[in-house]
Amino acid sequence: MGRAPCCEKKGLKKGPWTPEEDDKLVEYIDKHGHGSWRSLPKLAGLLRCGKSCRLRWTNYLRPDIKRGPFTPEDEKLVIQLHAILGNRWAAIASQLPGRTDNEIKNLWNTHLKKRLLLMGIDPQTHEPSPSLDGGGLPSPRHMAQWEGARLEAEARLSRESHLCSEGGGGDHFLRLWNSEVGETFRKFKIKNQSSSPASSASNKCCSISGTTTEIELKVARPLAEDPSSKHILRDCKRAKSDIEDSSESTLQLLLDFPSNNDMSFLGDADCYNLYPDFNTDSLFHSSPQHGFV
DNA sequence: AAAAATTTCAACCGCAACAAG
DNA sequence: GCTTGTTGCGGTTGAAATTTT
Repeated sequence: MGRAPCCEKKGLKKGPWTPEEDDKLVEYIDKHGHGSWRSLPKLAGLLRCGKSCRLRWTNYLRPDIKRGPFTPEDEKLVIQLHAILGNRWAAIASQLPGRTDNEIKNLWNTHLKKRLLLMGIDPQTHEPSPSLDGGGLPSPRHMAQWEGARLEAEARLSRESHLCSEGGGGDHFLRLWNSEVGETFRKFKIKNQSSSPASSASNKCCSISGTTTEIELKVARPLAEDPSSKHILRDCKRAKSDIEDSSESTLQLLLDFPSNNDMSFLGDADCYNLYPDFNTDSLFHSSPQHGFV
């Protein structure tokens, strides 16, 4: 038996919302909250399906929506998060207050993806794209530079984790490590080390060693690529936890480590440089429409 | 100035997860 | 445990806007 559609399709309006419809929706939600999206349109006097109302509200009308161009910092963060989470737009959006998954998806598809491609970086893997570099194989120069950057990052991480373990940072990291997300990463690392030849390259994102426990954290683009792990982070996120280590906060910890939004531990002192072979300044010079040329 | 091409982004669609009965 | 309804997510589309020819 097929599932009934979310709403009767007949007679319902589609396409762009009018200001009047927006007003009705906002007014209703202000007064009553959205309640059941399915019944909302009827109650609010709208000839729309609930799904359409929800989308309009979450992507456009919500009062906490931050409109306007993305800052270069936002764009950097989106790229960092995409490297970790893959196309999990909602998860990425949750790290950018006021931004919607739709908006970030559009930003990615219309700007960031193209810019990465122009730089010869595969937007899916965040690695130099063989197809754009030497016709089939990564150039030895790129390979060497990437490997160099990776080793430097690991060395840096090793140093920093020693420092962390001496100061308060050890707790910070261990807390992360002992969390659901840390467990996810550990499982994933084991799985990929034994099974996937691609994993050694794809695990570049982050590798951390500690003194108390010899640990390695491999974050997590592979999560996005492995179908069996597709829902791990989502599950973590949804897991109800009344302790402080919700996966939300854990992801934030991950992003904050070792300091707030500072990805220098990935291998470059210039705050952020996932792509050692490229001038990332050009990457974040946005189009005229975004106002950062 | 006009037509064609390209880009942008709001909105739709289908699927999967979750919740309730 | 199964069925059914609801919600949220990611991929895709297409109209409008913008740029190029």
